[in-house]
Amino acid sequence: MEIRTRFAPSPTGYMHIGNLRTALYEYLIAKSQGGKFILRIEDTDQERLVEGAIDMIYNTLSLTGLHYDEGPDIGGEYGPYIQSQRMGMYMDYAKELVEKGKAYYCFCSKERLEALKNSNKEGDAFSKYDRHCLTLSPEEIQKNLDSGMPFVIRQKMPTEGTTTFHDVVYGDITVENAELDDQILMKADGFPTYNFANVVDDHLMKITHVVRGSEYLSSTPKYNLLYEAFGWEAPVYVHLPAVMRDAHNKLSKRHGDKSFEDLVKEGFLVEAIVNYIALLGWSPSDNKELFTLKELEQAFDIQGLSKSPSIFDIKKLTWMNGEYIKAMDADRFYEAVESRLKEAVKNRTLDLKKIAALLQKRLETLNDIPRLVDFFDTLPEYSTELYIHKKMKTTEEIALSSLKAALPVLDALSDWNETAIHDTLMALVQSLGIKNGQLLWPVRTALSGEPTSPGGAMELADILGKQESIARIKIGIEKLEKAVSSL
RNA sequence: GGCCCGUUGGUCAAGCGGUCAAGACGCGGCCCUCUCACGGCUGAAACAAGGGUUCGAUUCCCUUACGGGUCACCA
Repeated sequence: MEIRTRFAPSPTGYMHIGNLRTALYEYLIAKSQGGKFILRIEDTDQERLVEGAIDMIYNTLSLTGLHYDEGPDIGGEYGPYIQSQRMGMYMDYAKELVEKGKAYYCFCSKERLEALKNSNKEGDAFSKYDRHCLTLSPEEIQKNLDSGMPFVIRQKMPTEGTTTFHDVVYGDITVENAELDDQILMKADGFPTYNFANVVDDHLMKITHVVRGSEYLSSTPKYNLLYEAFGWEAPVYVHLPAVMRDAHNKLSKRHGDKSFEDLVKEGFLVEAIVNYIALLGWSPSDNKELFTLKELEQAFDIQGLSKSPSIFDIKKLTWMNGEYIKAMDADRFYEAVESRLKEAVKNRTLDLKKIAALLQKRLETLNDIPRLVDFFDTLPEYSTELYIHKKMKTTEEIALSSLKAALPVLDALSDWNETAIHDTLMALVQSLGIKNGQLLWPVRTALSGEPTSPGGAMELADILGKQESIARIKIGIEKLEKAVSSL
């Protein structure tokens, strides 16, 4: 049997990390078995509709490579794939259940229901519908219907026995039927509730594996009873533990947690995000951590799903993002970084590709770029303390004499390239009889004006060019002369 | 509160009756090195508690604690 899974988001305006992970797992469960992945938009709550939200869903799935086989924009055999376009059919299914004695009309007012709830004993939040309308005679029902009285249709739960269902990650779960409320299937406005539409649609779309968050675990017995009432085969259930912000709270946009779009904006690579969230709640049989989507499709196994919630760790994502950056080939990296680099470095005489090359091993997110390359455009104001480095065995005096020695030999260099600079400076070290660092550290410092820089003296000199390098070394000498003489 | 679920280092996690309880991130140290980074090596760090079952429990069962979920004419 072909596996069919579906991603059924409500269009709320952005992609939660948790939702994206659910979509990923749904995709992987299907694709790892050669099955189909379907997109269905659940927009029955008209009040919560957000402009452009559906496009955001398409966009995210396309960006992440989670290509669906059927969906609103590409069609398919079991459409329509937007729930609001399927509204006609649910009432008929609900009536079928009424005829089978598995559901019944209810004319209770919201006020009565409210009163019912409030009549509960102190501290007992649980209230079941009291089945006031279950005993209505067919004549009464017809009379109410004819008079246009608003009604809902409720599922009739068994009062005895238990219901057991199997979940792939949580195992067998059994509940007392007496615990189950006669939930509403059709609302007074004629729309189905989510619970009902979901079951009907999943069946009609031949979904074999229902994959969703563990918050649905407690309503699953009701779903199962619905399938039974219709005489339909229940799907395989796969409930997923939540993705948390900390030990107590789920990840939520409301609390400032980042959505998928936010992470991309902050310089995280789409591939890295997908890779990271795949590992939040799932682990492969070996120790592998770095996976392309294609590799995940190969490696994914439902057995690796975990039961307990996982906390989203931006530090590990950051590390993984760095791994992806380092693994890119130079051209692709430059492409990915070019626009940000041009924004950060305005001086067009500088070779951005060389700067990019220095950056690639040092970046964790693309947003680190400006901070790392600022000094190329303008030498920052800096203190001569920077020249003092214990491990390099430099003091301000040594730095001064090194810079003074370096100035004429560099100035005499006609062919300005990294190799030439390297050979010249190393020859100078030799003739001076000092340590490498005693010359190179001061030069690097003078060129960057920063305590750290991507690349060392030779690389920076090469990129900055002769004129600018010489100028910066002169500034260094001036600063140091002032500092040394005031000692 | 009822019901359901969960609990291995700070975090992600392997483990599925016998292990010195993996690995990764992060953190510390060392090496490499003209800084930083990369890379390499290395260290600290965990089975929530108590009862059973068993020759033997992280692993199976029960209880407790702590967390989470759910109890809508929302999804």
